Amino acid sequence: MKGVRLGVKERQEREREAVARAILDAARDLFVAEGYQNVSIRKIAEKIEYSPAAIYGYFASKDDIFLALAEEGFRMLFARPEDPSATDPIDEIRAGFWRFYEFSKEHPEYFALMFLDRSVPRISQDWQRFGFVREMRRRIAAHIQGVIDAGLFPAGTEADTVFRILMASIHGVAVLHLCERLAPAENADALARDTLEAALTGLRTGIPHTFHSEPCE
Amino acid sequence: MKGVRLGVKERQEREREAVARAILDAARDLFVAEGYQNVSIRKIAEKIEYSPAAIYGYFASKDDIFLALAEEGFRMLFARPEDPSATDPIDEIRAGFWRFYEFSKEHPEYFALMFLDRSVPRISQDWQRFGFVREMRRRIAAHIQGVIDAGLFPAGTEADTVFRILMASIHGVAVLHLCERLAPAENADALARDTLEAALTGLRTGIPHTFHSEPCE
DNA sequence: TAGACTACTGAACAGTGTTCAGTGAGTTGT
DNA sequence: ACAACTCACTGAACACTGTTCAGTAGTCTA
Repeated sequence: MKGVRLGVKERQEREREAVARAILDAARDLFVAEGYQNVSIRKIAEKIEYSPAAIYGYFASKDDIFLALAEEGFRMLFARPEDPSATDPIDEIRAGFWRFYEFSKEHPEYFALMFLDRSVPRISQDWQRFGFVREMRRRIAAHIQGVIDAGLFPAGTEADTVFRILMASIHGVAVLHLCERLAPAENADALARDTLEAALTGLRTGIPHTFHSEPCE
Repeated sequence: MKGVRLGVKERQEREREAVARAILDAARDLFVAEGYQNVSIRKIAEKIEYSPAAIYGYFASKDDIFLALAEEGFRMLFARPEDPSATDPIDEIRAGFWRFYEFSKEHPEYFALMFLDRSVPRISQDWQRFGFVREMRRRIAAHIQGVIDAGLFPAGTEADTVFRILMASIHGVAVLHLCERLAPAENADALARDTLEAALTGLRTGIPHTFHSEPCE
């Protein structure tokens, strides 16, 4: 019967998806607990009680699994709730980049995978391909543009430049902290605050002949 | 004969040192060409025409080899010639951090090992122990202090805070570039310049209630 | 010349990502 | 109901990895 056949196919597809999900869940648990380097296909397989080879029926390689986890990370990052306490539009920008910094502390393994890892080359190449990443960046740039239009940055300032500078600044602190390149006594939060503040102040004061970096993509 | 015995010991020590040097040279060549992840003890051994096990007579672990290379990297970074073209003391600071950025481009593998790698935990823990690193940081902080004393930064600004903020800012750009998290069209140099400039301008303008991060170490 | 010291090797261990022939259960067509 | 087919899954293997260790060969000492 046709109806039965279709039902079977659908069920099989659901089962496939469930197993794929289980692989990702197991991978994520191990990876959050022990870091990317210490997750092996065999450990994932053991956790889901399959043979290691079975995983390759669902993901072409270990890198593919971590590419999927990186996407998950980007969704987490962007799903963070907007802080409604910010009334000043500059405060909103500040809060946005501060959330980025906090994400790096709350989910260091995700952050490393998304922004640091070089052993999964496809992440560096593909992360801009996640549509929602580009969309999010556009939204932030649009917000910044609004703030520029409101006259809170010197005339002629480019929204994309502002975005990149703030991103680079806060990213620097996050990485220094994550990679433990700060002395134990150094207060990472204070540094993050100060660095963000310095960049914001500098941008609002105006950088000497502001640069025209090429537009994104 | 005592004289002979000592001569032999000295020669043996020289030979030991020569082999250790050969190991480091081979490791560095491979590592610069192919990255840390792709250097194996067996490849190093093959390059120096020894058996893999022989290396363990000279270095306790692969990490130890890369700790030594990281030290080499710090020496390279600090050995960069001062740019005498800078007359303005602020220019000197700018030039110093710009050199740091250039180092990240010229020696990406060293940079990654020194400031990014988390798979050689001892580097994160030990890099502050290299005496000359601390010494260098002290010298830079002292120079910044001089600039503060000359009234080029707002009164009450802490030299160490200035150092950390500039470091974090330029470090952020370097990492974004190195980890290929910039779109291909994005101009990393321009971003580095702008980010550094924004931080410097922000610092000179004065950050709202400047932070008192704990002193280093 | 016998003994000690040390530098080095080959083989092994336990781990890694990945591939592939083969098995067996479930679904399909007759 | 039975044969045919499909497809998920496994076990074993391959070529790697870092590291250890018993054993050997060669030099130096007494």
